[in-house]
Amino acid sequence: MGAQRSTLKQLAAELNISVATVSRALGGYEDISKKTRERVAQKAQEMGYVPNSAGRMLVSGRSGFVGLVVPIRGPNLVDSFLGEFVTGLGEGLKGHGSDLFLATALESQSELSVLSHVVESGRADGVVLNRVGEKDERVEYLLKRKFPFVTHGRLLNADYDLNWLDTDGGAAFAEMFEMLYELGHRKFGLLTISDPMTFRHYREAGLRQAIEKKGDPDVVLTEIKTERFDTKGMRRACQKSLTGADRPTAYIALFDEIALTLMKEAANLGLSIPRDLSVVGFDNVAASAYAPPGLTTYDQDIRGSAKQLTDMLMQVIVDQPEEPLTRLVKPKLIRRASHGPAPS
Amino acid sequence: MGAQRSTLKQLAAELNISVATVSRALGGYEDISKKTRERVAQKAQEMGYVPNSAGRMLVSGRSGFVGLVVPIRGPNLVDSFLGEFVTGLGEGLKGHGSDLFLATALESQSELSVLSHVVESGRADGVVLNRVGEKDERVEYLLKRKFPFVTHGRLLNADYDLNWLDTDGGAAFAEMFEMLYELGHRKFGLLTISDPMTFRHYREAGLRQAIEKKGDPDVVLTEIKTERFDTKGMRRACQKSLTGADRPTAYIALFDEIALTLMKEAANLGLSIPRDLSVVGFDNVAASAYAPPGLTTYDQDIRGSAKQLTDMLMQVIVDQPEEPLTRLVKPKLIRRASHGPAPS
DNA sequence: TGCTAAATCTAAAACGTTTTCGGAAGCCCG
DNA sequence: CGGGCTTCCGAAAACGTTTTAGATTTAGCA
Repeated sequence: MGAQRSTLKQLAAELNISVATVSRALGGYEDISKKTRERVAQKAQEMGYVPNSAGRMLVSGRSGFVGLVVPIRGPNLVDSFLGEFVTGLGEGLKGHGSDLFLATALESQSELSVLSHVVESGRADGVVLNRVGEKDERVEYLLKRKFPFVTHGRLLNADYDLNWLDTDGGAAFAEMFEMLYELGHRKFGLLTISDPMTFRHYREAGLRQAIEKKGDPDVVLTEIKTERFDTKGMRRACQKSLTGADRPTAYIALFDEIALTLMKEAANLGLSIPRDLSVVGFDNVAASAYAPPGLTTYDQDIRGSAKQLTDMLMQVIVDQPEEPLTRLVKPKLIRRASHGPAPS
Repeated sequence: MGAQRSTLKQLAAELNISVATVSRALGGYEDISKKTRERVAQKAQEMGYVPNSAGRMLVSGRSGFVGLVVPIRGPNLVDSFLGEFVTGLGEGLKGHGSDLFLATALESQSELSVLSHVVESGRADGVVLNRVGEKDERVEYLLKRKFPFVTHGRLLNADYDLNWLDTDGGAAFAEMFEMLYELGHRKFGLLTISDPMTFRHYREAGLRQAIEKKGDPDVVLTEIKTERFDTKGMRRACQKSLTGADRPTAYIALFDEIALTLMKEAANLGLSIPRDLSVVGFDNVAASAYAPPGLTTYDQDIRGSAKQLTDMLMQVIVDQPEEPLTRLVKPKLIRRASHGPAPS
């Protein structure tokens, strides 16, 4: 197990002063003479002293960690969400002197049990939740436990005061509709999933409200719904819709992956995008720039959001604000070539 | 901040037995009567007792964490490497009762300083290194420090005994050459970068050795080299090569990102793949399936590798094996449509 | 019954920090 | 010279756990 780590005691022995003095000297307390402080700092540097975090944790009650529970998902990730997210969290936490602690929830275990273990063992001072569901047991637990946390994504009918940051998917979907409507589209297809994630709710609601508001009776919206990780089902559903009797002229996908699937199926069927149909997505995954003719989509700055989330969380941890902290960030339209005028 | 965490002392008080007994009972020691053990387990369950990790760390000297230092890289990730990697690590560690600790190195700080902080503070029992360079100061440090670690990727001329797992890029690149040679290609372009990462060395060496071995004087290999994160430079270099006097008929890219760039530039120039030229890559990023006509590439099971790395690391941590542990995993060829017979 | 051996439990130390409280100098002033 | 301030430092307790070494009880047996 390697060489010795130096401890306060060793430092104290070397300097012929007490442990307490060393500790306070390094802490920069005024009631240790400047001379001593410098002498200690010098020696600490020399011995490569780094405070042991276990000792520190024990007395301070703080771990210096922020937890993130990562569920093991399907076979392979299509996007770089997790990478971007943890990078942003790490970047943000660094500024606050904290670090990131990743707890993995295997498929067999509930995310809740992993989370509660993290909380009860005191290994984290706060946690970040993502992929919140419509009725999320993790949220209930943390609230009851009065443990600091922030969520990436809103809940549905939040009767409780939560600290959250979310992308304004509703606004984006409304904007997509407007854009496509202006281009003459009237028959819309909504490619979505059946999972009860809240982001689905908000995006769909934004779209429906925009349609409602427009009040044009010619507008029709058909919904094509599949299971989240059922790629085959997704492909079949796309095929079916594309070959259906009155195919939509514009498809709006809940996220890029579905849009990309549709584009591929359309190409297989000899349909040309955007001449025969338009497609728009959400997320701006890397592939959307490469899939011909280039998918028009929305970019939600995951890394920036994650960074902001850490700022919010640290605030919650240290000064427990009265008012809940909430932020709604606008995703950015990335115009590429998958949308165009409706075919006549 | 939140409700009480229960401690051994509280448990002991409730049960009217000593702290030591509670500890040993929960530890399942034989010298505590079965009856007491059950009584304690029952109560612990009831009170939701979870041992405080700081206390445990302090006495055991073990943190239960494995560290990974993640450098903040360029603007946005093109692939899901980090996500896959941490997922695999988390999955593997879970099986060993450890967790993952992500330390972020900002652009301003050296990765080494972050690493040494992790090591000296005792917050990790071992670390995983990735993206090893030809002469890697982190490796030197950890060796000198006798701290348990494993690397993802080999070093160059390893005079020291390291524990590593690597993908056999050399074999893959040799195989690519063979495949393209059989298809009639003689003029090859190697799209590569100038960074001193060891994976570059092995892949290039594999290719050159295969060419050497073939011994065909008609084979020519031109090298197109750019900086790692200089996307503009990469595009320019691709353009230049594609419009050059005697353009290669087959391009071999160090990794998919460069291959995808080339494919895009080729399309812009009206060149058809694989009719006019073949391209092959390495990594199998998500976009390579979507970029027309589908990039032929190699898949290195990142998640599986990461999982194996944790097994190796835990072995190093607990029984410090005499012989270094090394594993070379074969990447899998993903045949898509970007390669074909050489144009005549 | 009395002795030893086995079974079961506990006191105390240890891990490395931080912090509270008090004590020892040194100084100023009357 | 002694009292009262400062200024600086140290002893000790505390955080929650594990472990060692010993203490106590029970059982076994003559």
